[in-house]
Amino acid sequence: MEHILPNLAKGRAPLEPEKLIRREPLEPGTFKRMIRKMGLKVTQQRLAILESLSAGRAHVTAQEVFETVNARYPEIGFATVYRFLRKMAEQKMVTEVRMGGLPARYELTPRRHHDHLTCKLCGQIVEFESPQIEALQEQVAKEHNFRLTHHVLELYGDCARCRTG
Amino acid sequence: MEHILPNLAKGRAPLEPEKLIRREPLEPGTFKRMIRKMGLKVTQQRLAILESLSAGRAHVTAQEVFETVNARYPEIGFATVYRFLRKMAEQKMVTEVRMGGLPARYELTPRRHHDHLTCKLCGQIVEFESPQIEALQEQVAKEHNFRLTHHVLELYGDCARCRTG
DNA sequence: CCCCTAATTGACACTCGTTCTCATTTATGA
DNA sequence: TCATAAATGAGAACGAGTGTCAATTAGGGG
Ligand SMILES: [Mn+2]
Ligand SMILES: [Mn+2]
Ligand SMILES: [Zn+2]
Ligand SMILES: [Zn+2]
Repeated sequence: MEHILPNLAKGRAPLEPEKLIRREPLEPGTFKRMIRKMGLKVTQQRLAILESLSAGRAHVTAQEVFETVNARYPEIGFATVYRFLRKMAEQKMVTEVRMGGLPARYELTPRRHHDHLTCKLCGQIVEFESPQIEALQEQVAKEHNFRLTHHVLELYGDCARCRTG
Repeated sequence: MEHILPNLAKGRAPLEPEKLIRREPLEPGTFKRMIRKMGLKVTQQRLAILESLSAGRAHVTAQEVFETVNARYPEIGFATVYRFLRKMAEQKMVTEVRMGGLPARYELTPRRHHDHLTCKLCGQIVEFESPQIEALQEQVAKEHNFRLTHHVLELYGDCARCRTG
């Protein structure tokens, strides 16, 4: 039984596409507003990147965004994708998710914070919220006189289907 | 006030060396036993790497290990350090700690599991244990029918000293 | 609506951490 | 002692991400 994570790193498709998390696509017009809110100019490239982030699966790599956008917009450069993703991450408009040494994955920052539970075998990502864990994190920080700014919590394991199948 | 993490990535020395976490050095002879337990051959290089990991500060990069070992053992190669660290990480003899996109840091796996609270400003790393958080993580995994194998929990913030001046 | 200008873009060279390759050396158990 | 598989060192290669720079473009002021 082979672990998928190293394969994902090499760009191979994940095994269970029907299980990939997707989001409701936003109505167009939202994108222009988002870009303007960041104090940036509205370009076709940026609109295409946002559209791709909004419509497709969550947790995509910069490469995947580039390929999606490139399909409809062949002259876009990948530096543009990286630059815009970085800028949006700085402004917390998108959230960077890193699993080990793998390429960063991005998702449009959801209204409610969540963390991730990832199956090492099939790559499936489950999102979860745990106010209790969040509260305990704050408590740990307070005990050490830190002002907490952010955290990374990633759980890894084997999902039910992979274990039994 | 400049953030140190990007600087650490470029090899600049951390600001508060007196605060770096160090461990008790192990008595020699332990190392040979550790290597044999992993089913590997005992070589001078591996002994030197283990000695460096055991004696110096915790949470070192492969680069730092290489430089330390290289000082006493100039003909050692880079690849040897990476290879051995990787093998030890696979066997959980060392633990890999990754902060964002920065180079991986390694520490000899301590008897008791802990997680990390890092100051974004001075790079100080505080280790903490929270059985409560660990238990809640298990519970989350169980709710989603995952068998938990490991997790990454890194807290980031500003330490008291950095905030006040 | 048209300019002007700063912002943005695309191509591609580059960095940097890490891994791979392969010819040579070495540890170890028979 | 020997045979052999494991380990090593040098350096090439890799892959994600960033920098450079000349060309293009968005969009506010006229
Ligand atoms: Mn998510
Ligand atoms: Mn530690
Ligand atoms: Zn699975
Ligand atoms: Zn600090």
